[in-house]
Amino acid sequence: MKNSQLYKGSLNTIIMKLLEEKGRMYGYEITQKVKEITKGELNITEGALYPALHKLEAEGLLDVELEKVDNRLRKYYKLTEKGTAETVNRLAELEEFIKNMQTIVNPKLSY
Amino acid sequence: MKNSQLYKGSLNTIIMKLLEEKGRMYGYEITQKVKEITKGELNITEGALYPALHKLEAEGLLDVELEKVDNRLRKYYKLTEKGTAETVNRLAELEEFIKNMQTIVNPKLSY
DNA sequence: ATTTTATACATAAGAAAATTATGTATATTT
DNA sequence: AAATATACATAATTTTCTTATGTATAAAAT
Repeated sequence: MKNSQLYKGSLNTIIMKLLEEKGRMYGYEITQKVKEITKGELNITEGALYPALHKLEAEGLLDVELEKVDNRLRKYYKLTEKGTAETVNRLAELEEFIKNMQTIVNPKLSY
Repeated sequence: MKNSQLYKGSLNTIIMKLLEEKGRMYGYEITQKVKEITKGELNITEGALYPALHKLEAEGLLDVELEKVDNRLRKYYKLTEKGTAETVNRLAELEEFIKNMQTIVNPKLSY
């Protein structure tokens, strides 16, 4: 992904959270959704996204379904059972991370 | 640093924010401060910290002062003028990042 | 007294995750 | 007809980190 390097390491969690919400999504759809959510601030690059999806699939966290829409190929991804369980952990980690980073930016609020 | 790879990319910002607050700190002190702030959750490894400090120094964002305390060497770092200016940008980016990640975790709150 | 832990720095090898640059192909808009 | 959008993919390189080592002094524990 692009912009601030802060996003480094958060791509997998973002993908899994979106899939948890939407049920199933294809790669390009994910990039557009994230762009929309972040008001254009976060642009996931293809070189980051596709290898990440392949890896999550290889780890058994995602399943794939091929579909042809308007004569164009789409690969729809969804969470496996294992993936759904793992998403719970990842989101808990993300919330802790956010809390910690907030404490660092604004230490006064944490007394 | 350790634990969740979510912290990847945030080390520089953490260092700069702590220095902005404290005025000056040495490496080991930074690791202890972060451990304290995050209640032991985030342990910055030496292999990440020292190269990061050297790089920030090389970029002209930090200045160094050597000091010997209790017969042990300390390298005190502080922000340069350029570093202070850059810290403003980094913190703005961090706040945007946190907001965006919160929107992703909890999209309902952002309507 | 000796070993372990804490303090304080450093770097090298390797892994992980991204960027950048390409490539293919179809559909839509200008 | 050309440019932009949709939709996938991968290879080379870079960035950032982990893991493993190394040096050295001070304090605490056995």
